[in-house]
Amino acid sequence: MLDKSHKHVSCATCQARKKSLFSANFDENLSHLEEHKSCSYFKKNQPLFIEGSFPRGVYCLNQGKVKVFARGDEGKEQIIHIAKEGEIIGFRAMFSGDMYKVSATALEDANICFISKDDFLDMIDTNPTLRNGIMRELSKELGDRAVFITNMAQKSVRERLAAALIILDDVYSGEQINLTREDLANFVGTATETLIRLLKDLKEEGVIDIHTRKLEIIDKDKLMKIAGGR
Amino acid sequence: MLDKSHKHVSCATCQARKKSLFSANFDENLSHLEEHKSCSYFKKNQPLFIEGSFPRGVYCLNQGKVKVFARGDEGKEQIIHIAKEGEIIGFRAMFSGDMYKVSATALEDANICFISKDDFLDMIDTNPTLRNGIMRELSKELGDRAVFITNMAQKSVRERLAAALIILDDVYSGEQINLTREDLANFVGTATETLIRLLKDLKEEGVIDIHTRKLEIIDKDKLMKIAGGR
DNA sequence: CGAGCGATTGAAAAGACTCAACCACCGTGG
DNA sequence: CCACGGTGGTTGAGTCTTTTCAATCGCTCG
Repeated sequence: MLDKSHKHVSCATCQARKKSLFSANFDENLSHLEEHKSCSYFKKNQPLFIEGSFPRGVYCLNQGKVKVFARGDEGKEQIIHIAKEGEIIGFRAMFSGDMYKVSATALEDANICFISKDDFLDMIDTNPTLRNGIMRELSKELGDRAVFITNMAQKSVRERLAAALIILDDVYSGEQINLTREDLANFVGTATETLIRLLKDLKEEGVIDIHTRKLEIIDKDKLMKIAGGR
Repeated sequence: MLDKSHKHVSCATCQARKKSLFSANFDENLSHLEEHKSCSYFKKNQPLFIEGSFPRGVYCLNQGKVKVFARGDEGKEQIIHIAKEGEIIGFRAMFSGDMYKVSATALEDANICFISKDDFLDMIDTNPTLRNGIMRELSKELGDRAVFITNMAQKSVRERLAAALIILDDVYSGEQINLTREDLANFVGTATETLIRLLKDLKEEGVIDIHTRKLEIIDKDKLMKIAGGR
């Protein structure tokens, strides 16, 4: 169980950090990072930041998952990304100079560290390894989103659902996927009712198992085949 | 008319450059850029680079438009971006370390300069202004694509078409939009036939005018209203 | 002048959405 | 301990958008 206090997590022992952009060649800067970060406890559904506001810093996920989403004209959420432990969130708007184009909200109770804009930009300037990591990350995401757009435009909802489940299987590595139907629908980009019907189909085909809210992937190969083409 | 020889364009006088990332604080580096670039003439439909290959350098558009697109599982193109004079193309894969996730093809006869990977990365390392510009650009595009994804997921084809026309009106600033119906459909993310029918609707509503292949925007306000919400 | 590509139209089918109702689970307060 | 309220999940029916397929048209280029 997650400690509900505003526990201070040490960067030196943080397992999440070791998988993050703050990992390689970072030992000499660790104390600097340690001094300039602050830790907070976020309750489920608590927002980290909101679309339209200006960035104050970046968020480093120690424990707990976070959804990153944009809102369409009618206010409906489109989930762009689901971030897991070790990911750093919210640095895009740090460089673009404009406000957040997306919002981020904790999907479950979470421990999240915060690094202020000034401190973060300072680190970027003085640490080429971190900088290159950030640039690599921005670039990778840009490529991912080109694929995302293409899938949205060309795949059926069923295909997109299968693709989403494969992604989520990785995000929840090992654990069962644990999202509301609405969040899942907003990730796939469909109506909740449609999503539920298609989930049932997949269950009947023996591809997944449904434990009320949690989803278990039974046959990943078949899922990939469904996600693939027609 | 465009000079069809492999004319060498001087960076010093290149009007396109002045609107590009190679503009501000770049005077001292101009000769360096000049020495390390090469100019080529691209014929209409000639590819600059292709999805799946590894990057050899970046492309700086002097004259002519370029479509950037990904291919879905059935080979159908999804146009992600239409680049105009002054834009630099293909730097994403330069930082991510992987292959191109998209292809780029000249939409019309074009003059395009090339800067090799080594030279470009060298400039990035030694020129903080350029580097910051690149990071800003990566970040901006990332935000744009979050919006793109959301539009794809939540807007009707009609709304997306209106939004696309507004974007294209800017790309073709002043000139009439000049794309095949298929390219336009692949940008909007729909079937060619659907696109044609919706164009006809817009024409009948007095929002656009159709001159065979070229499109003229008559009522931009109305177009924005259509693109907006329901 | 013919070939061929791009544009257009029509009709039918499919996929997805909306609306409305109902169910099930869970935590709370009496 | 149990009834209550609420959120999240499920189902059905009808509708509408969008796609698909097939056929035709028209223009440009060799």
